[in-house]
Amino acid sequence: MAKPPSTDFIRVIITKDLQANKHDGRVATRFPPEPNGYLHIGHAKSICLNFGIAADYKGTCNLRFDDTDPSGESIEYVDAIKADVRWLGFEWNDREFFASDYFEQLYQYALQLIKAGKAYICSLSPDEIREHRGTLTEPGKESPYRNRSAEESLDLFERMRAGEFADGAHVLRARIDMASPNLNMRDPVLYRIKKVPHYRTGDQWCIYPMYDFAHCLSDAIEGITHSLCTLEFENNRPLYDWILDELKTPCHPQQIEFARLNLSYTVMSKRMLADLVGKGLVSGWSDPRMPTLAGMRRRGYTPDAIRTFCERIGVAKNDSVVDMELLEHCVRDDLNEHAPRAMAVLRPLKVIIDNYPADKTEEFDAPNHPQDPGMGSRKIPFSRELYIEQDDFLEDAPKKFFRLAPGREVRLRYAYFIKCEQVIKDKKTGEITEIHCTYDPETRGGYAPDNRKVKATIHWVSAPLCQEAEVRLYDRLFTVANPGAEAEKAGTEFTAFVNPDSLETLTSCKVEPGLAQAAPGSRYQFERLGYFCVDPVDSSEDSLLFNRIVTLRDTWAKMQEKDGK
RNA sequence: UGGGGUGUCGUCAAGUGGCAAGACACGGGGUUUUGGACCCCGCAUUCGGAGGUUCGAAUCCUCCCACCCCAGCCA
Repeated sequence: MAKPPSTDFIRVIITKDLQANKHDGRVATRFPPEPNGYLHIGHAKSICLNFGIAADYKGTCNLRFDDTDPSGESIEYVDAIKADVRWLGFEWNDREFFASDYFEQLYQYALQLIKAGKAYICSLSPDEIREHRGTLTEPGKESPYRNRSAEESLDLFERMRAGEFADGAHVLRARIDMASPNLNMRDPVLYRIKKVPHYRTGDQWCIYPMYDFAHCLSDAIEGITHSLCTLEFENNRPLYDWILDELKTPCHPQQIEFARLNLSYTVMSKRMLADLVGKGLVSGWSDPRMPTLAGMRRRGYTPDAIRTFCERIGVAKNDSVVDMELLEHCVRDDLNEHAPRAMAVLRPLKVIIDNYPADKTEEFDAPNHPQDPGMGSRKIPFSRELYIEQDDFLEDAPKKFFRLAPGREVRLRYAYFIKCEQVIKDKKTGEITEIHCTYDPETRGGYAPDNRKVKATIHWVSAPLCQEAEVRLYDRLFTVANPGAEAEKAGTEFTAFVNPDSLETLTSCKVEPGLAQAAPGSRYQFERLGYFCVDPVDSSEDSLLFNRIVTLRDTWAKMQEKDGK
């Protein structure tokens, strides 16, 4: 009910800042994606953190597109990112910003830096700059252009902007310290020439600010109080602070770093995700197996479950890999409460009730949720011929197998007790083609008047009165928990660990007739099987298609697995 | 062989000198018309290691070890 307040180290810092009246009682965060790719569950962690903090402290959270490198950025990504953030459940109202809107202001800031002697135009080639940078253990060498006069740098910078030079001819560099043990402080590049049109500013600019210059100033311009980013930017913090200090901006946001999210059995890097898409190992960025928000949405994951997950994993500075099972737990937990139940047979086995009249049908009332009567009920047709799950019948059943077997009785959920009398096999293949049973008319509704018990209740569907459907069964994308690390160890491509069984398509599934009207995107629990979602893309009026979101916990499968080992 | 970080249960993660929260996973039991859900119970004498300070240390000090990040005109 009342969830305990989050007390991660960032909130502790913010609470202290508030007590000290550090930003006159204001809390302002931002989520700053670069519009050059899709958002994934790792971004969701950052989104929940930034928007969550804003909500907790009655502050604000800006959505800012960090679009300072036009190559690869596009409005399509902007739109996709906005859709994803909204879907996750966050609203930024009019606080939508673009670093590209600050280009002129940033340029003016750069001018100030040059005038103050804190930045200069360097005309070394990229290779030369790298050579001058030194190494991790040796200091760098100063650029021969380092002492260029402010006037000359100003002139060159203006001409860079005017397009007089080719890409790479000059860059603007901060004048800091070529001997700094922090390589980011060895006169970092602040602006580069890139004669590439920008998706928002067109050909207005041919010089673009680097991340380190644009990000801190964008934060300052927006009055951000706490600038949250991932651990790999820790080394950039001194530069973040240097720029803001040198430019005496009216506001100096505090950069705080936290560990990015890693999830077992998947990958999170943009490069690897792009590889999966590029090599056709998945159908695209929104393939239901992808850890992208678009993929999870299509798979049927709920925004609620993802938000809960982001809360549960916490925020800290440890490099960590969160168990995929926790995400699945959050999904099940949400769906268990909210998804209506339905019966579906994925791998049908024909059952004939010999003592049930061939021309008879009747209807059983089935609650849509066994624990929540408020969700109502629906009618399910019953007839002489049914389908049950192949897994629910075993000819030579061990004692621990509770389901149907020759001579054994089980309950058909909400219907009757049936007893297996005969197994019919294909004479050539030996494959079981159908089984014959008898039913006990006294057990209507699934209760035996003599109070006798059955060990199992199985799901079923009427053979003549059911709906055909296709079902896509998804499983973890990789066979190993940490594909990146595993590949490095083995000296192979991470794609070598893609799970060949991550997608299984079942085409002749039988689902209860009411599901014919299921709306795209709607989610159900198929009893005893898992949670499924009507595919919002490929499902249509004449071909019903379900994605498996996640299985139910399956202790029977677990027992078998253990026995097998 | 520089600098910046991090090391607490299988996995996340609280804890900030007073005697190891919680969650997932796992194991056991109850209940059950989903081998589901739900409900109990169990699960780190120990906090990367070794010393030291202290009545008392995961928390303080010293040394050591492991892992991550940084040498893009990417973010």
